Amino acid sequence: MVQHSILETLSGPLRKEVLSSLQSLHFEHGKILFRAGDPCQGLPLVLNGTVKVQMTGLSGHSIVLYRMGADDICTLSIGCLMTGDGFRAEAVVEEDAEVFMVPRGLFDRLMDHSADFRLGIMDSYGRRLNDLMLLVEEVAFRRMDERLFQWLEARVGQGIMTITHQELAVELGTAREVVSRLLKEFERKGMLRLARGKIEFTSSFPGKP
Amino acid sequence: MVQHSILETLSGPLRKEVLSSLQSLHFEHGKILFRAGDPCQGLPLVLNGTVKVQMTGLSGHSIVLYRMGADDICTLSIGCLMTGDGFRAEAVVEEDAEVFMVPRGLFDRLMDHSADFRLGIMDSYGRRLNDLMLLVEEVAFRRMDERLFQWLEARVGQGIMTITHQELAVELGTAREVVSRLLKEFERKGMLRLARGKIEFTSSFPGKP
DNA sequence: GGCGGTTCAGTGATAAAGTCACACAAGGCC
DNA sequence: GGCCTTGTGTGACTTTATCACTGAACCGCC
Repeated sequence: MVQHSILETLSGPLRKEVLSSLQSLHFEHGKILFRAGDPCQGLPLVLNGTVKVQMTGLSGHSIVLYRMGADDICTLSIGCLMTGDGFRAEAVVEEDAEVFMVPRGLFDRLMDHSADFRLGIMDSYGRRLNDLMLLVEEVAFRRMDERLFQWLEARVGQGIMTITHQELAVELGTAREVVSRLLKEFERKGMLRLARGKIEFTSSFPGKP
Repeated sequence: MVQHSILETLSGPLRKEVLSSLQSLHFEHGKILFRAGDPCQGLPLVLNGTVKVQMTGLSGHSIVLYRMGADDICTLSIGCLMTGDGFRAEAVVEEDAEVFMVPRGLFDRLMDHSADFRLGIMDSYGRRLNDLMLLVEEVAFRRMDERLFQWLEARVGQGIMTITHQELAVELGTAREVVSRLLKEFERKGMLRLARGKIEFTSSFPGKP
């Protein structure tokens, strides 16, 4: 069973070789895949779970740049793999993840042998670039209350969320106090109820089932 | 004479073929290489001059994402070239530029034939990703007066600069009024003198020759 | 040269967001 | 219960963004 769609771009024998030479690594919630400054060990192919990539400024504040999920490629690693430079960001496992680590030599061979593999890599790069461009625009120009609202809206789910204000602040790249005050404002408007480490959405929260 | 270093990664015959099939296009100052929404015509290789890439938010505000100079590759185009999606950003020529436009088919062949060409493309992608990550961090966490100061510092040059406050605001992704007030403050401190469309650095501006 | 239109810059008032300092509450653990 | 850690609330103040103007500098034209 092929476990990552980019491997389906490979010819039969090559795919077989890859699958037999790689074993999937398991990472648990909270585990750090790589930190800022780490050298790159290989190209991670995410089979399942989710991993967030975030960076920390000189000020000590952090911001989440993007997330990877099933079938994603950690494109950021390719640059480091090529140049040998260390990572600028760090990757933290959110939901337990399984990952194939493709070493440099094998990566070069795959790029050499399969046009479709190359296409998959380019596609992933393009998407990441787009994500980051949109993030720049969001951080530079959008209001924090809207951004917080939309972040929550996209994750309303079952109506209760377990997250701290500090974690939300890192998601949006702002300060904890700002998140606290905005959430309090939302609570005053009756959109949600706050409790320590939890947010409960009321039926008046748009998007709540 | 080979005019872009990435073409040096190609074998003799292939390089010769590329050089004979491509002719360099000339773009003058102010010319738009592409706009948001445009489909991608090919991969631009910048031979000389400078081109800035910027995007405009829903609010109508713009921010410069990065610049390209001699020997740069417009990596952003690759994604659009592959997926057929339109650009999210626009590219504006600053100093008159000459550009090779590599069409999709030829790009695929070059990727196929040369490992070093692939390396050059990947390297360019990696750098762009890094640039954008740093920009996110800067926009999210750094103070505007520092950012403006550093932008100026990096371009002190001959001591006089021709730029409007509005253009500076787009460079930094902020509002014109903010730039005006900060510059006025710098002037009060004696670091520079302001005139319509010009900034003159005094000898007390750090970095001035 | 004077006139009218356009582009740039300056500024006050106000709102949003970030910073600093600290109080206090909830929960875990002896 | 008492103690410690972590998470939240809030006041005071600074920085940045937004809105609404004013007026100055420059351009082209007669």
